Formats: sequence, C-alpha cells, structure tokens
Amino acid sequence: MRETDFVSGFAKGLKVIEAFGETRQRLTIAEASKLTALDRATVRRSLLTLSELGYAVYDGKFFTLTPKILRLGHAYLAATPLPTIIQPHLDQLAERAGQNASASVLDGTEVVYIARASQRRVMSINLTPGSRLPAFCASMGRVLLAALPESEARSVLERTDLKANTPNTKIDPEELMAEFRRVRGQGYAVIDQELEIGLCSIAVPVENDRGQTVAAINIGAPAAYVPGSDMAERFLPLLKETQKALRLVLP
Amino acid sequence: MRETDFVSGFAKGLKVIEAFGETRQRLTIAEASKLTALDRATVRRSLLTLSELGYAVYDGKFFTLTPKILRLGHAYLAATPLPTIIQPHLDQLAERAGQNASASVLDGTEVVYIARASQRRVMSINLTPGSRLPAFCASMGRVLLAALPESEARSVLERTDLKANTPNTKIDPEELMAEFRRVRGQGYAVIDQELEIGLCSIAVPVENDRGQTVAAINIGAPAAYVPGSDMAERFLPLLKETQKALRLVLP
DNA sequence: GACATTTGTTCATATATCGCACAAAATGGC
DNA sequence: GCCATTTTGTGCGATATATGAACAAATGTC
Repeated sequence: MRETDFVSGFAKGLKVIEAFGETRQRLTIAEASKLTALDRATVRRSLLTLSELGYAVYDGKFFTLTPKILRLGHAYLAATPLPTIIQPHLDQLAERAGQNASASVLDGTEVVYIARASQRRVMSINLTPGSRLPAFCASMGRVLLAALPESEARSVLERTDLKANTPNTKIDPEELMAEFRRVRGQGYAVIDQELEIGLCSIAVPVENDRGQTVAAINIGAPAAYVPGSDMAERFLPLLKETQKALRLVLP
Repeated sequence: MRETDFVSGFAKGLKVIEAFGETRQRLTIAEASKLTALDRATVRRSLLTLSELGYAVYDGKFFTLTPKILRLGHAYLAATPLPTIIQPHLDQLAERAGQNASASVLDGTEVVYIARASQRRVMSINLTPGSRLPAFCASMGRVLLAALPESEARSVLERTDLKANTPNTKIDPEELMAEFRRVRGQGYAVIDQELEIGLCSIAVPVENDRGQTVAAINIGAPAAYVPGSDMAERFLPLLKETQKALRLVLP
C-alpha cells in the first residue's frame, strides 16, 4: 500500500471514537487529545465532524457520543452471517441450560462477544456484543487459542498482559500452552473462577462443515450453583448439541 | 462551525463503514462506491485505511469488516451508563416475564436497541444492541415519540417513510398522533402485530428522577401465546415495577 | 483578587487528500 | 478465445487538511 492510500484524518477520527470507550461518556477536547495523543486542534476537528454528522453532541464543553455511533458496529453484526445464525441457537441453549450463553470470536489477544443470551446476572461486568475479555483467561478464549497453530497461540500469549484477575488465574505461558493442548484434545475448556471470583464457564468451539473453528460458544454459571468440577457434566451435552446443530448450518 | 472544522475524509470513511450494514458482509471497491455515492478512489483509500488499522481485511477483491469494528459502537455502550444500568433490570424482567425484554432510545425516526435480554425467539429478525426499527410502529417507539412535544413527534412522522409492515400497521399521521396522546395518558404503548405478524409488544418509558424520559423498555410476546388485548394485564405490572426501580437508580 | 495553569480557538503555511482522467486488469457473455 | 463491459489502480493539479505557535478564555490555586 502506498503512503497516499492512507487517509490519516479517518484513522485519527476512529482513534477519537475509541477514546470514549476507555473512560466515561463525556470528553473535553483536551481529555480526548491526551487519550489519543493527537494534537488538540486535530481532535477538535474530528469531534466537530462527529457532531456535525450526528454521531456526537457538543454542549460547548463536553462531547458525548450518540446512539447513532452504534450504526458502525452494527454494520458488522448485521452484515456478518455468524452472529445472526448463532443467536437463535444461543437463545435456545441459554433457555435449556437456565444460564447465560454467549458466542465470541478472537480479535488479537481478546475475545469479542458477537452474540449473547442472558438468563441471569452473575458477572459484575456487563457483557454485550462488542464486549472484550482477555482470551487467555476466558473459556471461549482458551478454545479459540487452542484452535490456533501452537506458534500463533504462543505469539498471542507473548503479546498479552498476563495479569491474574483472581488467585485462580493461570498466568504461566507454559502452563497455558499445556492447557491449550488439553483443551484441543478434549474439545472443550472449563474456567473455574479465573476471570472473576464466583464465576465458572465452559466453552466449545463452533466449527463449520470443513472443521474450521470460526467462533466459540459458552455457558457461564455461578460457582456457588455449579462448581467448576461439575460444569462439564452439567453443560457439555447441551453445548455439544448446539455445536453439532451449528456445524450443519454454517457455510 | 467553520468549513475548515470539518474533516471530510473522516466523514467519508464513516459513510463507507455504514455501507457494510446495508448489504452483505463483503464489498468490492465499486460496490462500496455505489452504495456511498463516493468516488471510487476515495472509497478505496478509506477501505485500505480500514484494512491497515485492522478494522477490515482485503483479499484483493473483497473487503470484509472485522470484529474490531465493534470497538466503535462499544465505545458508546461501555461509556454510556444507561445500557449498563438497565441491563440487569432487563435480565430480571425477561426472566420474570418469561419473554424477551429490550431497552431502546430514539435516534431520529428510529428506535435503537441499547440492551436486550432474550428468553425465546419470536421475531424473524435478529435484534441486538445497535439494531434499529422504525419508531412509529414499535411499542418503544410509540412511548418515546409520545414523550416528545407534539410538534417534534409530528416532525418525526413527516420524516418517516410510513409504510405498513402488516395489515395492522397504523400509518395515518393523525391516527398516530392520537395514539401518542393516548400512550402519554395511560403511560404505556401496546403494539398488536403492527411490526410483524404474530408479534405483540408492550412498552413503558424509562424516566430519571426528574421525570425526563431517557429510554423505553418493552416486553415482546408471540400473539398466539399472549393476544394483544391481554398484554397490559399480563405484563404491565412487571414493566411498571422495573420502571420504578430504574427511576431510583438513574441519574 | 492576582497569578499560574489549563483549555479552547484561530491563523498561516507546509503538506496531504480529492476527484478526475486515463491505463491496466479482470470479468462475463457468446 | 475474443470482444464488450466492468472494475481496479495510478498520476496529477486543485483543493482541503494538519500542524504548532500564538492568543484568548476559563479554571484552579494561594
């Protein structure tokens, strides 16, 4: 790609939008400038452009994103068949399990939720399509990383900030690589309070008819209700069933 | 705002992203150019910029958005307190009603889903945060339009393409304005298969402690299961309860 | 209330982008 | 396989944007 094939004004504008995700919903020009490391004048122009287009509003001091900004992410969710195909299966899965079910794909070192059916609230954080979690300590992340060639999985770990969320979090790269091999062998991953105390989850890969892993689905449950050791027994049959159904409908 | 405070390259890039939402997930340069009415060279530069940043991938022929694009919409969902505050209440509401519950805000002539708790699948379309429906024929839309000054509600209707989705869809502006007054008076709106045959829904406004309507929540149910005439009796108490709880926690 | 600091805005100018026109490549129909 | 059509890539002049400094306004501090 040539230098002139890059629209830096566009790239900077996108950076400004993402700056809103990192903190609160209101940003001053100076705050956005700090967060993005862009010149105040440049940030100001980007923000005024967003306002002009209705993606943000400006009260003279603070800029706030409007719901119109959701059109951008929705361009992906609506256009990509995966979330649309998976959602009904997820709804059914969550209903039968009586617990939350989610689907995600890998984006760099993180898993990105693309669909979710919530039955009850067990996590302290609010997960919606677009939410991100570190892959190494999430059940779906383990499944997705296990599906990668070992060298790539290792590369992801190297780029990850391996910090422990709970005393249970595995953060040793070698231990994690061994875990990926186990997951690959058994076809599922169980997380026992590695992400958040009190939360267990189990995930399986979603494969297309050529056997390629294109996503992961999981079920989360309160550890007090279903101990980590019981997760597979309780939920694996349901997950396997959904996995099988999806294999038949995915392109 | 001065002319030079507008970054047209940014605006054009956003238009290109939205072009993906209108059709399928893969777009060629020429297709994107047609959809956006932008010059091919311009679209090409925008798409290459998206690829360079990891928001899209290019196989030499087609451009496809990646999950990274969800960061943009998520910047709103994560940064705006509303969806985060509403979600757990919605989960509880859906569980108690045994039906899908959603929350939305108004954006122009459309309602935009900002949170959703699904219990079962009744609609043919897949609704996720960011999904949009015409406000005039959706229960939450009726509630949100009823909360506007009459002149503004009328202005929205004038800008709306009032086309009937089903034989039940009300499309006469005067009839709709009368409906808004009724909704304002009774404090809820019921839709009986106006959006989709077989689907009924009931919505109430979500108000903050100053009485301002900041969103709407609804419950949807299959018409075969709960006729439109029974919606209020069945679900209004639950909705009112959630409404009341939200009034106490919203800023 | 005066000073110091931060923030928002404006301006001139160097620089990068835009859209056009053309060339090259790919596609499709027969 | 060939031609017509569509699509993609590129060079260039006109035009628009980014930059950083300078100034004005607001905010915070003592």
